[in-house]
Amino acid sequence: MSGTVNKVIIIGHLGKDPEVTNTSAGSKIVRFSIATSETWRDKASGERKERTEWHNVVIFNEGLADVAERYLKKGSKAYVEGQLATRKWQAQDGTDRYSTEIVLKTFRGELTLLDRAERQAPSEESYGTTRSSAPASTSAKPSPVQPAFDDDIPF
Amino acid sequence: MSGTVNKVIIIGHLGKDPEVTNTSAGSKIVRFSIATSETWRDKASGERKERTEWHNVVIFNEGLADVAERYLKKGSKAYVEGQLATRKWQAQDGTDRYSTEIVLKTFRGELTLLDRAERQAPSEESYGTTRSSAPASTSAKPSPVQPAFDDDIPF
Amino acid sequence: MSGTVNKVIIIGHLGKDPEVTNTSAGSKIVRFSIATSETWRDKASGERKERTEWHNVVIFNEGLADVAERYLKKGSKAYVEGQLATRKWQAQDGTDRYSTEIVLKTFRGELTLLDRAERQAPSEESYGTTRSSAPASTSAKPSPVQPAFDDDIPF
Amino acid sequence: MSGTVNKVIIIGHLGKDPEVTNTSAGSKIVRFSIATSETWRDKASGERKERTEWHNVVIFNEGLADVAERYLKKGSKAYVEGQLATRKWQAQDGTDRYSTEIVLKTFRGELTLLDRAERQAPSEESYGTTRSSAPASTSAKPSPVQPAFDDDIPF
DNA sequence: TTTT
DNA sequence: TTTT
Repeated sequence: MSGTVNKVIIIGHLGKDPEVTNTSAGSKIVRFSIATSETWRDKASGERKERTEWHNVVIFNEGLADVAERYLKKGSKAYVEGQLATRKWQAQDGTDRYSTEIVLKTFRGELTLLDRAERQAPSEESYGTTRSSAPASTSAKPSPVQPAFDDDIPF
Repeated sequence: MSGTVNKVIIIGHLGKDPEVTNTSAGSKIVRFSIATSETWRDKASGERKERTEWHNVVIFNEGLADVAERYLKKGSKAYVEGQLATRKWQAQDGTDRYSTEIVLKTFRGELTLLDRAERQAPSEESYGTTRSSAPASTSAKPSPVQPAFDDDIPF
Repeated sequence: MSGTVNKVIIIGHLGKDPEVTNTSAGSKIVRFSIATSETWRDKASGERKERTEWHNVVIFNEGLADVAERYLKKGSKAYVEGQLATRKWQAQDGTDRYSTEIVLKTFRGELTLLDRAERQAPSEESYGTTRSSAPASTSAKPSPVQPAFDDDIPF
Repeated sequence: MSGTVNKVIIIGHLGKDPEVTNTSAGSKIVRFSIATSETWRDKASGERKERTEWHNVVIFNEGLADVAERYLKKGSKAYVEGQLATRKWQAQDGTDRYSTEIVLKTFRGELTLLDRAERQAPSEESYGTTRSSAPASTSAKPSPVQPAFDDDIPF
């Protein structure tokens, strides 16, 4: 069918760290779920209500898969632009199931980290605190151990 | 969650006429499915491929439900802007199923008919005419015979 | 600045045929203006009002420039997705002027023709009519005379 | 013209605090400019380049004007969805000038603050504390001094 | 599962 | 004028 458009724009927060799959063909696929929510005040009760919606994102676009792997993590706020695709799969009982995903294909889609760059070392945090389990750094994913990425950071 | 966005933009064609449900509460809900498609040439075989994606649209927005009911029909090309919502339902075997829909809520969403105004069967009218003064009708769907809708036509 | 988005989505009609510029560097730039409009009923007078907005589109993206050149013409309905850019230029009196355009850069943006494929030869039209100046064919741009485009048609 | 769409989506940072105008008719108009930018590496020189684009936003939508006035300030990161409008104005020399703006009309458009809730000056508070109970305040701009806004915060 |  |  000619002349159609299939576009989704989501701004939300990741529920967990992204999952990275390296295919046998040598490409990388990154998946994560991202939440949006709406709040409103119930007319009758006057209570504040909230509804959270979860969206499954699948990234085939190589460049964006790299970005996702490197910079997104649980809690990250991100802009995701992709297309809707409903995938059929088989449940264990043999029945067909359908899952709708937001897909970022090769050469298509956008992904932008919306968290503000974390300002340097939050050195104050550790002053006299125990916080034993806490990471010394809350900086973005590229850890000191995995130092690199001297190349372009796309956001 | 604050600061989130959940937006879908679809341009496609309706697979069937819309289904209209009048609720006991006096409101109207309109549903239809709309297809988008992509075509590409397969690298290996060189064949042209096509994949069609179907999207379920549910309109709660009253004004847009009216528009959908009046002007959309099987084959109509439309612009739909709404939000993603995944609804849980029970299959006959008692298991949970999920369906993702594009929802146009009250005061939210957009719906625009993209078909050109149909020059209603202009063929008969013009036989032998000079058409000097203009076509008998370039009006949208509400034909002269079914004069109706003297109010705002929202597209 | 990191984490920004600059996106425009227009559906409208071209005011004139696109203008094509072939640069000395061998690339092609296509420009056109496209109109959107809003109609509303004036509260006071009850009159129907309309406001038309014109948008200047500039296509640097090669593939989309080809599409525009081949398939768009005056009156075409199109979906355009690009980014805003404000360009400074010099008026004849030497003062600075600014013009905001919708730009489709290399590898960015989308362009989709929304006119329905015109149904073959509108043979009826010519029955006994004079319409001397009228084109015999209202078919899309690739005329029979300029036969081909055996390659991919991207919509 | 029927069936048109005029939509702009911007995510960027405000260059200054918004300007609020109270009209004689009792309505409020809020204006601000918001920057988006692109960075790329120049192929020839290998240098990193950046281009910043400034967009003028005008909010007539009352609810969103309130949000802008209350919560946006210089440096804020925001999602803005509106429509393009080119306004004509007279320069001092009497010549016509044009300015393109992103307009959020009554009942139209969206505005979402994307900054994470600021854990207001957490530094002083946490010195030597266990932070057991949580930050004293996670509220946005409305400071404790100006306690107000017991109503809905729309993001 | 996120976030507020 | 923002931001990185």
